[in-house]
Amino acid sequence: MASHAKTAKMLDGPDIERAFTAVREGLQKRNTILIAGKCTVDYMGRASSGLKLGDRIIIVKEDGAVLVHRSTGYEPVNWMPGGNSILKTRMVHDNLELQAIRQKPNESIRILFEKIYFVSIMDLEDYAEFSLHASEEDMHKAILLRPELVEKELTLISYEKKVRPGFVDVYAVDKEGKMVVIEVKRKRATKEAVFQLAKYISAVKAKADRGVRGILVAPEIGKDVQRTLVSLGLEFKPLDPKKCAEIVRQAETHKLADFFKEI
Amino acid sequence: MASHAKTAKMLDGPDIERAFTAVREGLQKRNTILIAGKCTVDYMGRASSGLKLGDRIIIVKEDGAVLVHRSTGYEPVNWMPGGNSILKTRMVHDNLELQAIRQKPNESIRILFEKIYFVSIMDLEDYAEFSLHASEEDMHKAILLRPELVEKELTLISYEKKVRPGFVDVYAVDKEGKMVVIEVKRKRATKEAVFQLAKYISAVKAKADRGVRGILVAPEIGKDVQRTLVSLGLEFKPLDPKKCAEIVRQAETHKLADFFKEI
DNA sequence: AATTAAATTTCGCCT
DNA sequence: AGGCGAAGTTTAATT
Repeated sequence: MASHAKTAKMLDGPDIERAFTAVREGLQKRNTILIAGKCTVDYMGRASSGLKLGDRIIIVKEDGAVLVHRSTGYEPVNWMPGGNSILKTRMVHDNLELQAIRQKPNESIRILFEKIYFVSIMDLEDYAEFSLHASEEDMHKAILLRPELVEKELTLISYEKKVRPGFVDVYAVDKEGKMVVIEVKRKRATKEAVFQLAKYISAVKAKADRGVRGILVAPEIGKDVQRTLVSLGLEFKPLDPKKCAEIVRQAETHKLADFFKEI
Repeated sequence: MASHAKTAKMLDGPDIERAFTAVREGLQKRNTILIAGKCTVDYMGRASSGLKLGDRIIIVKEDGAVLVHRSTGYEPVNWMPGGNSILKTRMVHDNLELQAIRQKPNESIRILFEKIYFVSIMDLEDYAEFSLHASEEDMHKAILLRPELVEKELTLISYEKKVRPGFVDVYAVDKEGKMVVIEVKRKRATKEAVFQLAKYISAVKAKADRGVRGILVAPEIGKDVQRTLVSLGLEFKPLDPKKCAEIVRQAETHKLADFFKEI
């Protein structure tokens, strides 16, 4: 228990009463709580579920999020999202009960421990920023920076982050003066994306019928989907998200360099 | 450490070398591993991400799933789904590195611990079944059991768990002999659901044009969405998932009763 | 507050 | 193995 500053309390194989005291204190302090133990879990709310006795890991976070994890899988078997939850603990006969409730949506989760293997109450210090690259937005940016990634001699007209449902990403004009509508996907193009583009193209044509081309930009496309795309008179242009991320990163570096040059 | 059978090893405030030995052993035994410590996390694959130094909780599960949790939120900040991952640990200078790799999709996550608050290596015993009620499947079942939940004098024709794209949930015939196509949603009906149904209906009409009705079944529907629905000549029927769950449960109880009667 | 689309979605089912 | 759709999806953005 004396071993490190971040852990306020750490109980290895506590009797259930001692665990209860620690958990209650942890909830009060809004600390992060980690519990391993033999428990049942019941959920009532948007749906309802039951889970009989077994060994699980429970995480209670500072924002009131509660996660119940089994020994396999990415997803928690039961949970309560954080933000608006009320947490309670109490002894029920010889068991430790942990309950989380929220309204909107109205739901509750109840964990009943028969045995507790350990409890850890922690004050996690974590102010680091999380940065994610190669998103769909990066692909947009890269195309705006270098339209030739899609096609040579393409002139961009406008770029809309979000146009009403069946949205379109980029407008442009090709070297023959034809209007070009570009839709970008960061993953393998799906049939949904094709229909989305097709729907929009036909809407545009209905308004002002000149030659309007539709280009779907994505890292790849399935054979079936490509057939559909072609049959609808649309085009596909492969583009690697990572390459886009690199271009954007490079551009940002240059921008920074320019900024310093100006000073 | 002697406190309970399920925990093979539990280290409170270990030096990093001792933690390394324990983690390596845990990986070898395919046990569930819990680590709290100060670390950086980097991910490369479908996207790429970086997370600077901070306190986090890491879970490594028996199936190779790896979760990195910060002090708030439902979602892990970084992760690797289980099933096909390869896990490695080693010392890098004075830090403990934990790496998870998989192909398809090709991705890797790398966690580098500068400090470890505790490590727990566990053999979780959990054979309990998880039961969930009031899912969309329960709604399907309930409608099959009692078609009148949707409409009186409705005769079911077929039920396909999954029909190819533009799928439909239930086919039926109404009292006037008209064909009825039913789509079920367990949450408030969205515009997407309406379009899905509309698309399918028009496809059916194109094939065999008799009067074909389309009914969207869901707990509720927004005013806007309802207008769209009506303008497309479709219908809405409210149905509560929980009520469906009850009906299904009741039916299963009866079945069980019949079973015992026969004996 | 409600709606909409994205997610390193995951997961399960079915072809 | 790939495709499709649900999920107690969660989350962020936009209306």
